[in-house]
Amino acid sequence: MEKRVTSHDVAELAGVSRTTVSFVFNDDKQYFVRPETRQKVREAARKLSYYPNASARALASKQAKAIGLIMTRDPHYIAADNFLPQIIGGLLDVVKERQISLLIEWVEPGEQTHTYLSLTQAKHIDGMILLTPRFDDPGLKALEQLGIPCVIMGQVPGSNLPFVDIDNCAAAHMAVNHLIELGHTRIACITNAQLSYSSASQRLLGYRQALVDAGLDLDENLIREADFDSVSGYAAMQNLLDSGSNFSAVFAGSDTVALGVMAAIHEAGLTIPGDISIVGFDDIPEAAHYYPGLTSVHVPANEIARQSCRLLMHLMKGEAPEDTSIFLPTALISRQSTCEIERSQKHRQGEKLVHFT
Amino acid sequence: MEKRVTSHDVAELAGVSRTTVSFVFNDDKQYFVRPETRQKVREAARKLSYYPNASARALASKQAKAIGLIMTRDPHYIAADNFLPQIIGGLLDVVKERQISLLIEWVEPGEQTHTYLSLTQAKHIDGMILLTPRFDDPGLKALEQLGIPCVIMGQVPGSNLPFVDIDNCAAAHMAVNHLIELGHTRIACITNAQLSYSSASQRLLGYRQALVDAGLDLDENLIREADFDSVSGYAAMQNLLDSGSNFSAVFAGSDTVALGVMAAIHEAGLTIPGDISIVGFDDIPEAAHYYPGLTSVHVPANEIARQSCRLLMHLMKGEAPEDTSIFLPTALISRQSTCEIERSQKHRQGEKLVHFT
DNA sequence: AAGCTTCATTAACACGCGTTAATTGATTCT
DNA sequence: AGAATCAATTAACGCGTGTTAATGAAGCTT
Repeated sequence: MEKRVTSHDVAELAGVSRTTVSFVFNDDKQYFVRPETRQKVREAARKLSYYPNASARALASKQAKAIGLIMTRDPHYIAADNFLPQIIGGLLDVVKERQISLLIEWVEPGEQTHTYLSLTQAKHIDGMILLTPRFDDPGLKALEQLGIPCVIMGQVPGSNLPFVDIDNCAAAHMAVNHLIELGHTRIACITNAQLSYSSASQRLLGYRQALVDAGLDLDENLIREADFDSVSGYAAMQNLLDSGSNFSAVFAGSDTVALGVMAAIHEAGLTIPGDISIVGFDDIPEAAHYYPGLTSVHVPANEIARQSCRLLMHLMKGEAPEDTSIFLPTALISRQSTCEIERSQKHRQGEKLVHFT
Repeated sequence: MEKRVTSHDVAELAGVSRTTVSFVFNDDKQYFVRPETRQKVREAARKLSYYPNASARALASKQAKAIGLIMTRDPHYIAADNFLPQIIGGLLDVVKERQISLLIEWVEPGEQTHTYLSLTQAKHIDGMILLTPRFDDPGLKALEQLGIPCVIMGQVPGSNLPFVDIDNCAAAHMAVNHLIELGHTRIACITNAQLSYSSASQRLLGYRQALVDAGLDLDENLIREADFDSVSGYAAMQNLLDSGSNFSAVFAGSDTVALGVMAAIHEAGLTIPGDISIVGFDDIPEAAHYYPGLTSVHVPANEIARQSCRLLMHLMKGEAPEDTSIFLPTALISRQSTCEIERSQKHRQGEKLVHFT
């Protein structure tokens, strides 16, 4: 094990003190180092290929220069999350330019409080971004009380922690309303996840409100829960089709789930949108290339990540930003998976509806 | 800013020395602490909610207890990588159980050497996993020379660094051969990325060899380069279709690219596999639900991640494992996107082929 | 009772850096 | 010329922990 190069070595070679080296490397405007001295130090550092030790620096400065992205899902579901790459991409963008590192952590259910505290109190990280925590996350109160810099991607009702999110309910409302405007009256819903995830329950709420606002029946038999991946969407749709319920459109809580839903529809010998229209949610990059092109609610994933990150940095500096809860806009992207309900189908549905009135 | 709880505080409350506290928390078998003392310390720590400071620990022990996942792609492409979640899921699995943190870093082209060295020399991390570096990565030699613990996911010809990968060439050969066995003779290839990424060039090589081994013509006009995302696959396929070249099957370098390819085929009014058969690569979880179900080469992404991680941990312990280059098996998963070439098409192709012989 | 061994604990130093207050040297002011 | 100002640098302390060598305490042998 060869000896490590320390700031002491650099100082010696440059003929200055260790303090000066430190000043140069943190280029603090408050302290004045002569340009030529600065130059000498820089050169010595380069010659020795000196890299300031991160741990020592963190220890002395009490700043880890790192933030954490914390996920509360099983690795199994993480692996199925097509949203994640966009999030990470956005975070890396911001973090990189500020010379901060990004830590990724997965917390086991039941371990939230411990994990959150050990990460921040141990100063592994200066702040954290919580990716879609669940309703019942017990660690959130602890974070709130201790005033730990923290931003939630998503929302948790009852928590006052800063967050960045879209208006899931309104966006779902818009998506379902699109189907209604196309003439659909019997619309099914497959959630994106269990309802303990707030995004899932909010989107379901938007679905319900859209139907109610349009004066349509709310048939609980047309609702199924999926579980993040397309396999669960596929299963949910199969179950729904097997149930013999009557519907001409589906609102899926995520594009990944929608993909499974579409596969089940195809497999049943039905066509999209001829027999069944479908709207997804997220508008992941692949949605446009699904078959047929998936109408979806565009969620600015990259922007959510960037804004979360920026907000977190403000909090870490101790600044209390004016807006501690940020809502980002969504938009409905209409593609080929939705169309006006066909006359024939309307008719068929009309007949069926007799059973329900 | 409230005072931090240190091991000193715990020692005081427990009525022991700081050293003893340290022994308890690292439960080192070498040192014997009486069970009752141990108990006292644990309780005191709990009462004060003590969390050992990570930086101080890293500084003193010279171990960061962290590894890094380093990516050499632009955030833009990272966002399009449906493979990434599986990789991260696998890594998290392994690091979690060993109490190690996972750092994610993106390195700018040209900054490789600097980034690699600053991350490891600064002891931000103890070791690193390089995700699909490029051929010409100049930082690899530095890593090799300095003996920094490091595992490559993928392969870089000319580098002796340990790696975990699949046999891309053989797998591609298998995929293309599947098409050949189905009777296809004019097979196009759309790579998964630029050829400076070794996986792309190796898969292309496998494609070429399969054709040659079968005694088929190698038409360079049937090869296009895509660039990670489905958009690039779509564009490449459009370009290929516009060129008027004749082919009855496509080998796509990744499933994500394949999705774009399929979209272009559908848009051209052709059917899959009726008019064109297609094979993908990676077998991401969604591939089964694409329309039609995508025949693909299954890559054990999760296992690649886990093995890389384990290998890295061995290297970090200074152990030199017997196998420093691990190849994992692949398998062709046959779905609905491939079928025997139709008689009519064979005929048509036969006619066309006259032009080429 | 003195010496030896084993077990449990501790004092003291090291890790590499940030930061404050103090020091030096040069310059300007009275 | 001496005092006062300012720019540039440094000595010295602290951050919270790991770890080694040393210290006690207790049991055993002779």
